[in-house]
Amino acid sequence: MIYADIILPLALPRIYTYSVPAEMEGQLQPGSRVAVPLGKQKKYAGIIRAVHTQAPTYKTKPILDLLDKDPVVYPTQLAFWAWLAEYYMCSEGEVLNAALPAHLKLSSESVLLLNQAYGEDFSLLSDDEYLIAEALQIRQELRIGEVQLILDKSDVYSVIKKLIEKKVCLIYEELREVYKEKKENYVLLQEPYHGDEALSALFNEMGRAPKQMELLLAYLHLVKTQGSVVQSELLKKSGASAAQLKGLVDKGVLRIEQRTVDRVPMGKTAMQLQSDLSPAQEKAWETLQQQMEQKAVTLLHGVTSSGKTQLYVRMIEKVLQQAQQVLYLLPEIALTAQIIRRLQKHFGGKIGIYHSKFSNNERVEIWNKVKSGEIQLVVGARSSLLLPFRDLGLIILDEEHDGSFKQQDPAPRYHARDAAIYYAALFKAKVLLGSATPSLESYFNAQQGKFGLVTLSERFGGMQMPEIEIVDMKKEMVDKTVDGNFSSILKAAISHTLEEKKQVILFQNRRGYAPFLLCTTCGWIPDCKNCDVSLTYHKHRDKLHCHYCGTQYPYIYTCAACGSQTLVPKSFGTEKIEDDLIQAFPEARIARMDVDSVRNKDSHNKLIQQLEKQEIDLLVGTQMVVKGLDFDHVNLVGVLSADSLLSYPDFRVNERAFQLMEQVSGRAGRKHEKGKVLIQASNTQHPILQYVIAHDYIAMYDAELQERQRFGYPPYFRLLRITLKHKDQKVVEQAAQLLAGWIQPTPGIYLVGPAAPLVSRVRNYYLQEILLKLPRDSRVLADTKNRLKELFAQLTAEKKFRSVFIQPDVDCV
DNA sequence: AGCACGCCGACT
DNA sequence: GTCGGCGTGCTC
Repeated sequence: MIYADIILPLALPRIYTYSVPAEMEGQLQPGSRVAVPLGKQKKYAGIIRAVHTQAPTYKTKPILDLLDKDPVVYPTQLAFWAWLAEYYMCSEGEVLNAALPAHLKLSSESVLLLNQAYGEDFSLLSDDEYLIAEALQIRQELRIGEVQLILDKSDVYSVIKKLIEKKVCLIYEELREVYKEKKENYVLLQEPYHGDEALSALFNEMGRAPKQMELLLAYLHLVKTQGSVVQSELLKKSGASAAQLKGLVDKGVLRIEQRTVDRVPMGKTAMQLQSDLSPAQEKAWETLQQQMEQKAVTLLHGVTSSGKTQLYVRMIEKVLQQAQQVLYLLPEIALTAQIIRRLQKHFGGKIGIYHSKFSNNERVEIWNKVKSGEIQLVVGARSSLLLPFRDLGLIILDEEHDGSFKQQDPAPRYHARDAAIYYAALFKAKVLLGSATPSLESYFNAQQGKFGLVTLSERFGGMQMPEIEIVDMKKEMVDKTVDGNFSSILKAAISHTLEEKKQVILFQNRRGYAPFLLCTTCGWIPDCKNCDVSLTYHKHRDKLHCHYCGTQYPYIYTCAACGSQTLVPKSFGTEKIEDDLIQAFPEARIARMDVDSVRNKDSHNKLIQQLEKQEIDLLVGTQMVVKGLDFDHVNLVGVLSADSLLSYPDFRVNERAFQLMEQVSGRAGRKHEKGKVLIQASNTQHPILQYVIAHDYIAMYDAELQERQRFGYPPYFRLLRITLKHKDQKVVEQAAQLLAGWIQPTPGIYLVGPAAPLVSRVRNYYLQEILLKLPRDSRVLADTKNRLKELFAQLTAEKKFRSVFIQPDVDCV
C-alpha cells in the first residue's frame, strides 16, 4: 500500500496521511496538489509532502484526485517550509497558508440540488424550507452563500439539514479551481484577403457599407502599429458597433479568436548595462565582490544617498548573467513606483513585482512565472520570500534594519532576514543585506566575522551630510517662543525654505489628530470598549478611532466619569500638525502622508509623484516619509518630537530612534546643496541625539551593545515571547502563572513575566506575556522549543485552560 | 479553519 | 416542551 503525507492549508497541528488509490500510484510527486476529504464532508486541496509505504496506525482515507500535472513547488520550498514551521513554532499548514496564493488554496463548497423524486408538494415545509425549495426549482443549484442571502441569516445549516432529512434536496461537495486564465478576443483577417490585391478588391466591393469599411481600415491600422488586434480596442478606436464587426465576420472577412493573455505581461526590453560608479563606489564594489565570494551573507553599510542601489544593480546583473534568479526584498511601504521604475529601467522585462496590492489571479501568474524561471528578478515585500524560486542565486534585503521584515500576526511569525539566510543556503545562494543604519544584530554578526562587511561612508555625487540641529523645546517653553507644536526656530526655518522655493518634510510618529482626549475636570480618558487603549481623535472624520481593533466611535463631549463637558484633545498627531501648518503657512501647498491618507490603492504613489514634481511644498507624515524616498528639492527636515521617539518602553527604543532620525535626515539635501535637519526635543542631552548629530552609527552601536549585554538582549541573547489570550482575565492570568512556573527552573534561561502587555486587552481578549531570554546556542533553542511544546500541551490538557490561545513568537521584535 | 455535537436559556 | 445560542472537540 502506498501512502502520502499531505499538508493542508489550515492551522492543523500536524500533517495527515492519506492512502494512494491504485490508479494514482506512480503519478504523485511531492509538491503537487491533491484533493482530499477532511472530516465528514469537506474536501480540500493539499500539497503532497512525501510519498511512502509506511502504514500509519489509524485508518486512512484515500486521495480523491491529483490536481496538478506539474508540482506547484519544488522540493526546496518543501524543505524551507518545514524549517519555517520548526523554527518559528507553527504548523506546516500555517506556512502553506501564508505561502500559497489564495487561488491555489481550494476548499470545497456545499451545493444544494433539488431532489426530483420529492415532487412538487411543498405544503409540509416550514417557511424557510419553502423559500429554499422554491429557489431551487428556479435555479437548480444553490450554494451556502446564496441560501444565506435568501434567508437573510448566517446560520443556515439547520434548515439545510432538515431539507436533506425530508429528502427535498440533495447535497454534494464541489471542489473547483478558482484561478481563471484571462481570455481576450483577437480579431484576425481571413486568409483570402491577405495581400494588397485581394484587399483592394474587397474595398471596391464594400462601397455600399461605409461603416464596415471604416472598421476595416481601423483594423488594418492597428495591425500595422501593434501586430495584433484586440476586439475591444478595435471597437473603441473605430467607433463601430459589435453588430458591424459581426457583419464583417459573417461575410468571412474577419475572424475572431479567443486567446489566453498574461495579466502580468513580461516586457521585451533588454537589460541595460549602465554603471557610472564613483571612485568610492568602485572601491566598495571590489570589496563587495570579494566579501560575497567568501561569505554567504554580506552586510552593506552605506550612509543615506551613498548609492547602495547602484551596487545592488551591478550585483543583480552579475547573477542574472549566470542565468540565476534574484530576489530583491524591501519593506512594503518602500516598494514605491520610484524604486520599481528605477529597476525596470535596468532590467526591462525580466522583472516581477510582488506585494499585497496584487489581485489573486495576478498572484497565481507571478507564482507560475517565478516557478518556470521566466521571471528572473522579483522585487517584493516580505511574502515574496515564499515564492517558488527555481534557481535562486542572490537575495538582496534592502533597509535590512526595518522591523516590518518580521511578520507579526498570523503565524508563521518569521523574520524575512533570517529566513532569507536559511532559504539562500538551500540554493547555495548569496545574501546581501543593505542599510544606512544596520540592525545591531546584523552589524554584530559582521563584526564577529559571520557576515562580510562593506562600508560606504561617502554620499554619492559630492553631496554632504545634512547639518543637524537640536532645538531645545524646554528653553522655547520658558521663553514662550513656541507656537503650538512648532518652535520659533523650526517655524523660521520653514518660512525660509519656502521662500527659497524648496520643500520641507516634517516627521511625527503618531497619526490622527490627538492620541487621546482628556477630561480636565477628573482626568478621565475615553477608551475602546474592546481593547485596553485610549481612543485617537481623527478630525477629518470627526470620529474617535481605536488603532488596535479599528472600531470607530462618535466624538464624545460628556465625560463618562464625572459628567462634565470638559474633554479636550491631548498631545498631537500628523492631522493636527497638518492643521497647524495650514494656519501658519496659508500660502504653502501642504500634504499629509500616513496610513489614513494613503489608504486607497494609488494615493501613496500619487503623493510621491506630486512631491517629485514640486506640487507640494510641505509634507507631514509618519514613518512612511522615511522609507527609501529620494527627492531633489527637500532642503529641510523637521522632527517634531524626538522625546516621543525616545520614550517607548522597549529595549530597542534607542536603536529605533537613531535609525528613524538618521533615515529622515537622509531625506534632506540633494546634489550640491547641504540640507538642514531640525530635531525638537525637551531632553536635549539624550545620548542618542548626540550620535544623530554626529551621524555616528558606530558610537551608537558600541554604547547600545554594552546595554544589550548587560541586560541580556539580542544579539547576545535570543528572545522568545509567549503570548496567552483568553476572554476571561482571571483565566489567562492563572494560565500564564502556571506556565511560567513550569518553565522557571531551567538553568541558563531567563524568564521575564508573566505580565500583561502595555495594551492588555485587544478585541475583547485579555493578554499575558512571558518573555524568555535564551543563550545563543542552537541546541538550547531547539531543546527549549521542544520542552515548550510539551508544556503547551500540558497546559491545554487542563479543562480550565482548554480555550487559552498560546502564541509563541521566536525572535520577537 | 470548518463543522458537528452537545448542553443551557427564550419562545410557541 | 422545542429552537437556537455558542462552547468544545475532531479532522488522517
